[in-house]
Amino acid sequence: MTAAAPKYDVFQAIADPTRRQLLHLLAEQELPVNVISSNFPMSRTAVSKHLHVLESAGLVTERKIGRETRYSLQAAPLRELKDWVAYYEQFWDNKLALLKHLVEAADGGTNADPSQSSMSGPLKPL
Amino acid sequence: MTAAAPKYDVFQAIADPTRRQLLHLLAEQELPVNVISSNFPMSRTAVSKHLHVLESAGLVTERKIGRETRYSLQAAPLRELKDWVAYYEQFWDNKLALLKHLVEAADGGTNADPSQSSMSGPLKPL
DNA sequence: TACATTCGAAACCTATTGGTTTCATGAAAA
DNA sequence: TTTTCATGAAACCAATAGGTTTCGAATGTA
Repeated sequence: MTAAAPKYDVFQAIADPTRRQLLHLLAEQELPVNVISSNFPMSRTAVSKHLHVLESAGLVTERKIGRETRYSLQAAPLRELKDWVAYYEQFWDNKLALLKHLVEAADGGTNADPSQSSMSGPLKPL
Repeated sequence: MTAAAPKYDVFQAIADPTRRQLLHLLAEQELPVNVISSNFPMSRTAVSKHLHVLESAGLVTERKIGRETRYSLQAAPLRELKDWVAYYEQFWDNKLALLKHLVEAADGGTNADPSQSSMSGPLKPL
């Protein structure tokens, strides 16, 4: 009764380059299937399948207008992706990494002296 | 001679939940294969394959220490992901979307009157 | 009404993916 | 020097992914 079981999650949905192109195309405007598929070097059916995958992940919605089905972008689920990658930002952004180390040092951790820190970061004892 | 052909890109690499867990685990510290695989309900070989996929995408690096191979996170390639998703942020963030429309309207586009705009946004003529 | 358009569903095919088990090898330890 | 440990490589397998073609059902149009 609620949302249909999301067979595909956002990570899977964007893994395919064709599907990323689809999102890019639909970002501009709502489009019917035949117009969409005319932009790709594969059959309409194949494109339609990709659209269904995106829909399953909540990234597009369809709406029927006469005999055509128009798809449009729903970007909100990409927020999950943004949040996911945000966590890892500290590992490539030096400023964030430094801040994190300071916070951890002040948090009660021993080894608060950063003088021995190397690029590989604080390595817990194995 | 340069970097090995990246058979897997970042989007594919993070599509698998096991591989995302691997990244999370390696974020903390560098770890050898057997310790890594002990955290997963599958064979060491399977985990090793996932690690190779991540390595192919540049997300981890391996280094041999004695008879063990230690893996560590390389977060930088995730920047591509961040940039990709940043583009779509305007489509779920109302403030950004409004700003974009204003910029486009001032840019020389006709139809600068937003009075007829609906939630579906400016639909170019099909 | 007859015809063309738009699309979904189904059946099918092949390559890839994600997993397994087995075996060989190099390093550490007894 | 045996033996044990950590690992990679190879062969294999089942399920899935990504594509195709064919067919039928609605909808719009002549």
